[in-house]
Amino acid sequence: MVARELVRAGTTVENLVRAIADDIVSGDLLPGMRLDESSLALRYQVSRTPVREALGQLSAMGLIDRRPNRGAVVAVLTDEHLNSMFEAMTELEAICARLSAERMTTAERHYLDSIHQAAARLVHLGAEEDYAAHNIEFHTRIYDGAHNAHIHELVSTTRSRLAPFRRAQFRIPGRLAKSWDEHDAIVTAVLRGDAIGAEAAARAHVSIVSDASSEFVHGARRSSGVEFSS
Amino acid sequence: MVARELVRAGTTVENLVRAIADDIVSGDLLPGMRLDESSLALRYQVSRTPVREALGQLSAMGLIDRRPNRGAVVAVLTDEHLNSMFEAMTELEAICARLSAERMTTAERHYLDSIHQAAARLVHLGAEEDYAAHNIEFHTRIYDGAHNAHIHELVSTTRSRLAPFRRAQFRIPGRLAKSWDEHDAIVTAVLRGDAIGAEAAARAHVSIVSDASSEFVHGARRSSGVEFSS
DNA sequence: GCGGGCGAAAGTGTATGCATTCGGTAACGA
DNA sequence: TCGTTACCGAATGCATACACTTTCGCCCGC
Repeated sequence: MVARELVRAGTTVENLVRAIADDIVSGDLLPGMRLDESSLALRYQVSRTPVREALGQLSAMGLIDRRPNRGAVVAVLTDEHLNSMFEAMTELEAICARLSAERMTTAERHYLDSIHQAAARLVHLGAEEDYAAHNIEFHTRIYDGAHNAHIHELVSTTRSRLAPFRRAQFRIPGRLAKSWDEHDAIVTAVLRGDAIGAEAAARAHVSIVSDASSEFVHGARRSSGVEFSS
Repeated sequence: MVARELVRAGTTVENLVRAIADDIVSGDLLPGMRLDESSLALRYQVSRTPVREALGQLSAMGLIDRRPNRGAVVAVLTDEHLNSMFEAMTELEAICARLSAERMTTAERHYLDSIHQAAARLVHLGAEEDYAAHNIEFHTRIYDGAHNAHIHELVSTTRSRLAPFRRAQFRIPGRLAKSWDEHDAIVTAVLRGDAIGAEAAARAHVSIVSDASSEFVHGARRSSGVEFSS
């Protein structure tokens, strides 16, 4: 694996945290991979000190596991823990949808509806990459609409931690159209200010996503014992 | 402030994180206080390196704020963010209560009931310290009863971060009896397996606690600009 | 041939030192 | 007198060095 350049913004540690987190979330570093301090230091052209700090923070975030004197690995979750995270995700999404239905400003409602309607085209074209980007945007709008910074933080971090395990969700045939329909139910309820309906719709949506993802997990688990090397 | 000895378990950094977090949660370090690396290193008899790592992790946990090149302070929350955390707490407690009503084992239900009944005596005696300890135990039982590791984690960390702001909640006259009655409503619903009732009871309980605490916050905010010195 | 223990190598944990940045203060000019 | 700027002290940021723990390979004994 090749040396990488850190983005030039903020402190070295911050950049390292971002860089490594991105590599984990994006799938460059798979769950179970060893994270060797020296290799990381070499890869990012810094000393071990900031690398260690970054690993400590990533550990606090739950993205990696760190056992004393035995190094760090990208977090591997048990099926049980994974299910608990999906369940938590369901609850948090449901809360955000409910609060969004109650609290979104007119402008926010309009914007949510507009991106949702625009996404219909992506479904038609089968543009999976673009739809995935839209999907993130859509959910972010719901999180923002709840107007609660802490819940936003909880749902965002949970989402990041799940990211390595839900990557292939849109590869499932017909998923795009199904996802859009589910979004539609949420949007409709939110626009009507129907808190109960929005909560129920969000709950149904995430449940389905998590079912699809845990299928994926079991397929992917095989390829996760790989070694990280520089 | 006097030098302290770290508990001899795990790595230095872990112990530091625990120690500093405890000092923040317990109120020895007030929101807004400066956390000087050298002073902390001196106080715990270690070098600055583990101190820095600990501060990084505490920052990732949200217990402290760290601005590049300008040191760290115990996190000071805006009223808005504080409210969002209390609201999140309400939602999370409600979820745990609902899931506990559905999922607790018979043994767990019995145990919850037994500690709750035992606490009636503490109320009678006005034993505030002991009741506070019981209160933590009571809520922990509800979190555990939900049988969801991730939600447990979310609610625990949120609770820790709120701890500095809710310390005086039991100083309010008549609070013990009121708290016990509210717990009673939760226990009754949980024992009956009444998910909806448990959720509603938990929601009512936390709302009241948060109202009481935010009273306290505004009183305490005055004394938070203090300097930390060794 | 197999199991246990010893030793070396690799890798993590902590300390120290130097570079850099920030904040305050004092001096200078308007 | 007030505002600006340059300098200095102090504290943070990062790198390097050293100590300790773990692990794996190898040899010896059984």
